[in-house]
Order: sequence, then C-alpha cells, then structure tokens
Amino acid sequence: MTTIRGARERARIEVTAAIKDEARKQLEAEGAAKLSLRAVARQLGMVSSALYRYFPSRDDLLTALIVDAYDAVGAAAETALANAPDPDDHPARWTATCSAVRAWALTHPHEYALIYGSPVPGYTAPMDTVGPASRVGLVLISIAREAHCANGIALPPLADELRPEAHRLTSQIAPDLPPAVVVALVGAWSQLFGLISFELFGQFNRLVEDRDAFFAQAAGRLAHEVGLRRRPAAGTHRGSSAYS
Amino acid sequence: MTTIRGARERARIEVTAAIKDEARKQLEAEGAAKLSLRAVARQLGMVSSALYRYFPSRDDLLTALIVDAYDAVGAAAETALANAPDPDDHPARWTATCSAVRAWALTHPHEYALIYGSPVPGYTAPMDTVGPASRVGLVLISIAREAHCANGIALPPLADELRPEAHRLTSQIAPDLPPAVVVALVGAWSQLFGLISFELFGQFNRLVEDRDAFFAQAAGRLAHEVGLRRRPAAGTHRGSSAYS
DNA sequence: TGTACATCAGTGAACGCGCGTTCACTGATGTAC
DNA sequence: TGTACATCAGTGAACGCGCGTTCACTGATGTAC
Repeated sequence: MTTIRGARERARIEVTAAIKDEARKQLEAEGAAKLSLRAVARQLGMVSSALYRYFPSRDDLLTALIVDAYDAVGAAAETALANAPDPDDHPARWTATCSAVRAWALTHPHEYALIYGSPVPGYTAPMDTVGPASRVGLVLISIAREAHCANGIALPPLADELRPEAHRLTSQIAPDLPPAVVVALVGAWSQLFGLISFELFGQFNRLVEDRDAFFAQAAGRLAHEVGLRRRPAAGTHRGSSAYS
Repeated sequence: MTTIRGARERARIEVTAAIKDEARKQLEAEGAAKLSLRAVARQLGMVSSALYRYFPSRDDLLTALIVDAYDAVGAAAETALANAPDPDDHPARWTATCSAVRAWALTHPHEYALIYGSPVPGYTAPMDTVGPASRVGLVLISIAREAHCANGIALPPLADELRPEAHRLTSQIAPDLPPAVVVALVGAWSQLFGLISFELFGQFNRLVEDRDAFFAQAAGRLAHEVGLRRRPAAGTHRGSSAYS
C-alpha cells in the first residue's frame, strides 16, 4: 500500500502519460478533429491496437486531453490567485488571475483551442469534463466573494427582464453574492476568453501589437465591470465615480 | 454585355454555388478540418475530380466559405445598424448591431465556428479574407463615430503603458476618434465574440438559460464601456455616474 | 447562315496514402498456495 | 522458497473505409470567319 507499485502499474502510468504527451504534440500539427490513434502509436513505436489497452477509443483519449487541459488552466488560475501579493487589492488579484489564464493559453495554444475553440464535430463531452471546466470560473467567483466580504460590491440594479435569470444563476453558483455581481461575473468570464481567443486565433493580427499592455487594460476593465475597486467606497456604494 | 450570359457561364455560377452550399452542409456534420472534396462531389452526383474545374484545391474552397461567412455576418451587422430606428440612441444602435451578429451566429453556427472558432490546422488564410473579416469591426467603429460626432465621447485617460499602442491603433483604424475609445472598441469587439462563442460552443450549457436577456444586458454593458450614453452628459464628460 | 475550330465541364481510372477498430496470439509480470 | 496459474501489455494481420490530386479522355457549348 505504499507508493511503490509493481512494474506493471508503473509502466501503465508512464505509457499512459507518453500517449497523452504524444497526442498533445499532434494536436499542434493536425488539430483535434484529425487526432489519430495510429499516428500517435507510430510515433511511440507501438502498434496502433496497443493503444486500446490504455484508452478504449479515440474519443476517450480526447476526453482525457480535455480534462487535463481544463485542470491545467484551472490550476494556473488558482496558483496565480494564491500568489497574488496584496490580499486587499481585489482588482490586482483579478488581473493577475486573468493574466495567468492568458499566459497558460499562450504557452499551450493547441490545448486552449481544444477546450475553448470550436467543438470537435462528432464528439460530445462526457460529464467528467464539467468539474474541471468550471475551475477558472470558480476562481473568478472567489475573487468577487473576497471583495464582497471585505467591502461589499455595489453595481447598478439589473433590468427587470434579467432578474429571474439572475436569481436562478445566483442560487446555482454563488448564493452569497448579489445577483448583479453574478451576472457581471458570468459576462466577464466569457469576455475574458473572448480577448484570449481573439489574440490566439489571429483576429488581432496586424491590429493589436502590444498585446500585454492591451490585455492588462482590458482585464482591468473587466474587474471594474464586476464591481472590484481598489479602495472601499466610503458610505454608499452607488454613484461613485466610474473608474477607480 | 447584358446580364444574360451564355449557358456555360450561368451553369458555372450555379454549380459553384451548389458546391459551396453542399460544403456548408458538410461543415455541420464534420467540421472544417474534415471538409472533404470527395464527399461534396459525391453528394452532388459529380465525380471528385470535376470540382477542380471550380476550385483549384480544397483550401481554396475553404477560403471561399470563409469569405462568404465574413461577408454574411458583416452584412447582417450593417443591415441591423441601417435599420436601427433612433439615430440618436447610440447604445440602442450598438445593442441592435451586436444582437444581429449573435442572431447570425445562432442561425449559422458552423459558419461562425469556421471564422471565429479555432483556426483550421494546416490552413492559412490568404489576404482575400482580411477585408471581409473587418466588416463587423467597422460597423462598431462607425457607431462610436456617430456618438462621438453627436455628443463627444469621454472615457478616463489611458494608462501610460498603453498610450503608444493606443495611438498606433487609433491612427490605423480610426484617426478621428479618441485613443481611449479606440482601445475600448477593440476590447468590446473581442468581448462581443467571447459572449457569442461561449453561448455557441457550449460553455453556457447548464449555466445560462435566458440567453437573450443575458446577451442584451452584456451588450449594453459593452456599449457603456466604449462610452456610448443615451443622453449627452451636460458640461464635462468626466465624473458622471457610472451607468447611464 | 454554315462550318471549322477552340474552349472547357465533367468522366473514370489511377497513385499513394491514411484511418478506427477487432481479433486471435505470444510472452512477460504478478499472485496464491 | 518454488511452482502453477491468472493477468494483461503488446503484436500483426485483417476488415472496410476514406482522402486529395493528376491525367488522358469525351462530348457539348461557344466563336471566328
């Protein structure tokens, strides 16, 4: 029962990792839709049927890669938040987290495309992916929660049409936060990935050059959108100036 | 020289359209990476080599689909803006345009994925695509321009680090607008597609339900971010309340 | 108006290649007594 | 400690299928005189 396992078990772990590593390499060249078991096996010096000892089908290998990618970007976000220096500077904590997600995306563009790009046709993600997929979002929620506990967050009231959805969303993902904040969070979450995707997928080519500066600014505006401010507003939270 | 052409020319136009239509259908089933000339030909009752009379290669067919898609979504945005009822309600004009883009995306999800999803591996977009690709952005710029001409737009000053990039961007795409507005526009443009992509690519599954209401709200916030306000601020534009 | 020639859409065979998955098998590792 | 048996990683052949692109060709449409 110690961590020392038999040769079989150790080999299995290593070969499984090698298969996933090689598959990740192939994402780069061919993309998820064309990920090929045979090509992976060939590169590993195995016969293609041997892979079936590790993954029951091509789709299961894809699922493993997707789960790993979500976990990796989620961990990057969690680490960035844990290492943010000033526990009271909530906008800085937000921006640091967003930048960590972007940095992971820039260093793992093909894994990023796998999880945040167009869905792979004919593949439907199983339930195993939903937990890992939510990690980044949970980090963003926790930043808003810290800020809310420290100073409160005030945002303008929601439009009437949105109120039912806002309450549903709130009770589902963050019952302790004001609905307006939850709605802003979901919007900021998706907008964050809009910024990263445009940069990564080439829409910024020949347009935005200083992408670090641009992203930092945009992430800061998103922090502002969810109501994060550097200093607690004195007295009422409404009606303070537009940008902290 | 009239519009009546010979049988050959008419046939060529029709067959070209039929090929593209069938290819669009196949995007749905297989995705861009697996778009297959042979499958298209088969469905059309032609032999695969016949397609080479119309498109010199698979990539050229893809390019044609991409250009068509950019043109379609660009036209949708332009039409929505042209049909917006109140010429002075700039936030409403913005939101109507954003909603038209989203509506096009929802009715053409596979063409949307083709242009705003992960790039097709091994395919590099030729220069023909850059003009059509910029149409939506140009519409958004024109809304900001209208608002700026009517009332002026005031946004808080840019961080120093961003100023060089902001000026470069501004002189490149909208020299008549304040740099802070241009930066906000580029951000809002990419964030708009973040919202649409998350909805379309399944990140909102089991999360956001009333997507129309959610989107309308988010688009309205983007309008606010680029400085569009329903009524011109009296006197100075700085320091007005956070949300109009 | 009629004829000779040029253009070009579409054919069918071929080249050389790739894919996911199944199946009976060999032989090494692990386990129970 | 030694032996018999079970487990399972990896093999190699096969099934049935798909792909992009080239090439010499047929036959209909279009054009110049």
